[in-house]
Amino acid sequence: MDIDDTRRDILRADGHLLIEGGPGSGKTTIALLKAARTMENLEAEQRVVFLSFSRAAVRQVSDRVGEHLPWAFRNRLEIRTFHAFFMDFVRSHGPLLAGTPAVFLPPDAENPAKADHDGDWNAETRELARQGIYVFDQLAPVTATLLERSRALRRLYSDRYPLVIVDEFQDTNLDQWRVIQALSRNSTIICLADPDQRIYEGFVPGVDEARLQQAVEALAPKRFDLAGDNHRSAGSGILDYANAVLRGQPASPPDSVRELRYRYPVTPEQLTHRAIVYLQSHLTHQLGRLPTIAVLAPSSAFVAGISEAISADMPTADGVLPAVDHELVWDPGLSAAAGFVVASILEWPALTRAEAIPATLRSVADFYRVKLAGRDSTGARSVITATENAITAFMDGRPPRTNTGKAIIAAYDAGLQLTGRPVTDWQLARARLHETGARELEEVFGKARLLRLLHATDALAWGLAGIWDGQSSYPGAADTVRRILSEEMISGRLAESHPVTLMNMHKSKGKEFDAVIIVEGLHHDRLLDRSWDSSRVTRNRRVLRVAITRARHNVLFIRPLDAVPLQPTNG
DNA sequence: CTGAGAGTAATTTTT
DNA sequence: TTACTCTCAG
Repeated sequence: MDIDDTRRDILRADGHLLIEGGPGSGKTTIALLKAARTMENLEAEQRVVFLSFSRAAVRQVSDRVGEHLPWAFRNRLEIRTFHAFFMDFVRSHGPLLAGTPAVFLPPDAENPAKADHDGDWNAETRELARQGIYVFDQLAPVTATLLERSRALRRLYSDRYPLVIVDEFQDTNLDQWRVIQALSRNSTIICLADPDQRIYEGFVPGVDEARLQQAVEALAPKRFDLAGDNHRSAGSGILDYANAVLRGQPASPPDSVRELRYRYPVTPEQLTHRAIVYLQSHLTHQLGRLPTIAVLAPSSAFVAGISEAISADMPTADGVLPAVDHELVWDPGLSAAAGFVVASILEWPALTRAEAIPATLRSVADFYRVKLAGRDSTGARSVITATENAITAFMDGRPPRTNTGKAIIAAYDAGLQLTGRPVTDWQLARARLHETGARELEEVFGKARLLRLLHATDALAWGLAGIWDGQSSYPGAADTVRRILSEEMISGRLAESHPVTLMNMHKSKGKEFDAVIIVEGLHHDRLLDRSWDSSRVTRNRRVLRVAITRARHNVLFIRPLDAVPLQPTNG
């Protein structure tokens, strides 16, 4: 990278810095160079800490350290997620407030507790924190409180970390900001920010559009703007186009940006499938290597549907489009919960009626607890209570009143003949959910199908084969499946980057690809909609800009025929 | 308490 | 289109 005047000034500057710049402007790079410059003057035990939001971002930055930091300085830079940093802090110092060793309640422990809790869950988590039990969302506020109250802790941490770099500063929440402010009294803070990438504002609690202004007032930083620079897609016109979309200004899309429209009976999934195959061959030819392609859509559910569709060969008028091997970035929590229901059915032949039916009903209730944790829904809540009632009724020898309870009992009583071939038996057990006709179980059935996307099928088959009792059942299937899925969910996260990746648009922030396909749905998953109010339009335009600017070479929109134009056309 | 039927909105989250 | 919430009769 060229060291221009702005960058030279950044490297020379003392005190707090606020560095603003758009996608691909090189904020991370200059921050790493600045870190290297600072390290020359550090004591042996001192470190620079680079704080980011996600593990993906941490990895992205770690991958680039080698280019910008001399070997001798590598272990002087700690690249951490906010949560990892706060967790270590609370583990060490939380006992000062609570008086007992810290206990952490991870999300899979928090979710069921939250689902069963009546009342204000946030108040409950604060109360738990006072007792030394911390859910993840309490780590930042507890760290902030400790640092604000203890001059000694501030000294200790600033002594260790004289320089703190904060990535994506515009999206910091109130508690993260409190921590940064406390550290800023004795440490130097570098904020990296792009105000136009505030995509969490408005729905993530504590994220505030005033944050940059607050930083300006509280830290009095030297400000730098890399706005005009673009190292990701230089010369392609993609950044200019994305900025026009952001502001709803007229612009003719450059050649690198194309749009395809679909219309019944063609589905967006089919058109996406075609587009991936086309772009892959086009870019392989043009770049002389296998390109990376991202498929981005507004919601995870829509993305999962696209994944489903492109996983199969698709017959077309001019031949068969082959299935596309791809990676799906998606939270498998609900599918895993559905898998536990299937696993509990695999245990049926080895269990008595009195054991099997409550166990399966409990796993169904747990499925809806996971679902409830994602978004508070009265529907899920009522299914949980109804299913719990069914369990109680069954145990008391009364017939359950819910369809779910009746359906599970009928399915059990119909008998289940398993074969010892895990894949077949998994299908058989899963089909039981479908055959009952109960709507609540149909949903479990559908979500269990998505487990295929975890690429856990082989591991599951292998694990189940190991516990087949040789005759009729898979004793302990629920525990085995639980263990395998948790292993797969962890190892799957760290997978190498794949040539084709599907994710929702929010998750694409901080990543880059050769080409990006942005898909819009028909009735939901709209990119823009005339019925939206202006704040929602603004938010969606910001997300769109993030999605568009992920591309180095090509952007392809797939939109319904009646889609709202992204910006007024030019000429 | 449950499930059917009517009416309505449809998204986004880290660890 | 589909999924969710609300109301009401049984």
